[in-house]
Amino acid sequence: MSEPGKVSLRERKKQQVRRRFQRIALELFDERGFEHVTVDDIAERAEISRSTFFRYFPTKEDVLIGRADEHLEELRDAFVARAPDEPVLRSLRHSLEALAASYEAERSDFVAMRRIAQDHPSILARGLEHQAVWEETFAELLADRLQDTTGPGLHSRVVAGAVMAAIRVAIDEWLAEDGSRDLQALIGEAFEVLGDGLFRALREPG
Amino acid sequence: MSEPGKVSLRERKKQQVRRRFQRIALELFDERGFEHVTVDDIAERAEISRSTFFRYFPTKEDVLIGRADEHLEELRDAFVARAPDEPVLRSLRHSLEALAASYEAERSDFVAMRRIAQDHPSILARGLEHQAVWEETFAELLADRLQDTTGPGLHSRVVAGAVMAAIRVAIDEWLAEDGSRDLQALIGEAFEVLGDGLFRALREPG
DNA sequence: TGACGATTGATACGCAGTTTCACTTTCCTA
DNA sequence: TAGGAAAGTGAAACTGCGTATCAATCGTCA
Repeated sequence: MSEPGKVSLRERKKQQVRRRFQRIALELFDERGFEHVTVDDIAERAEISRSTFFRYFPTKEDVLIGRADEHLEELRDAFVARAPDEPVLRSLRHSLEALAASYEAERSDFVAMRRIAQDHPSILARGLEHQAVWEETFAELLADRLQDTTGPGLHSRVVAGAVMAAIRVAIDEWLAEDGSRDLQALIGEAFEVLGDGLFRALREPG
Repeated sequence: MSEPGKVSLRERKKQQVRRRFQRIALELFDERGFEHVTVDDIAERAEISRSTFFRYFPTKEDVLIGRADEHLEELRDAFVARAPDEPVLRSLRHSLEALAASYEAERSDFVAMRRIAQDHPSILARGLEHQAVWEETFAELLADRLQDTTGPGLHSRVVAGAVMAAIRVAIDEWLAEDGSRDLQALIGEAFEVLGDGLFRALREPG
């Protein structure tokens, strides 16, 4: 049916199992709510054992997180490919374009995840934990670009945190409104606040 | 022995029990590491039953969080007391002064918490969850001050997120270095990055 | 094909967090 | 100040997450 390619059967099966768990978990969470679905329930519907579930995902919450790690890799690669004399925030913003496209394609999954996270602080927390990893990566990328030769200092870390906040808010607004505005534009708007609005917020009354 | 005052005996006992749990938990976590301490261990050393522990703290992790909620209340009150025509970031920064003093007094506890959080992502996540609450509060305060009459929009939320990031990084740097620099100064520096450095990061090469 | 390594499933266990109920302590009022 | 209401405590049983172990099965490669 399909040529074997370079990916082994084992590897393909692993991917299948992983996606199967994710798809079915999201289905069940959506049907009954996160906490009324046990890992046994997921395993049963997936027809794969509970033991195996925990080999793929360290916790029940992680099955929700999706491909965040891969996305971060993408983003990092895009960033280091940008011209090093470009303003850092512009580099970042351009690097986010490809990512925004990926996200648009998976929007419905994100919406489901967001709804679940709203009712369950522990899941929100898990998402924030991943964002902390992103933020640290940003800080390293920024430190490389700026003068911080001794790793990320306060400066890089604050900028990274602010950028992460902008992205987070943009994504959240994008998921909150019902698809009327595109993510790329919202990210642009959020970055504008960062560069301009903050400056004004510090200096001007209001 | 002591005049009853306005606080009932019940209320005082509750505070005592709460503090006792927190103190002993921190001791034990420090001795053995968070995950090698069971709630039973804490209850046993505190000579208060496990049941009671869960009446005071919803989870084992929460015993670590301390008085974050009270601090947020303080901060909110300080902010709304500022002149409404002052630049918002300056209002916030001034409101943070009293808070920084409280934190300085509890520094050793924060250091212990930070060390524990570094090894245990779930605790880090719990901390971030609290920060999300702070951030939302900031967003509301900002929305009141700015034009957002219909609740916090993208603008207020991005600014709030950036501010939260600045505070978080400042506190973390403060805890990382061994007490040589004072928190108030680090917060000032972080805010400076927000107002000035970000502006430059957006416009200038580097 | 046969042997080896990786993956899976079954079982048992420790511990977090919930629930229920009986018991004790504090508070309030007659 | 006695006695009942209300709040707080402790014991025990239960659910479900996450871990460890081991035998059985599957994919790989010679």
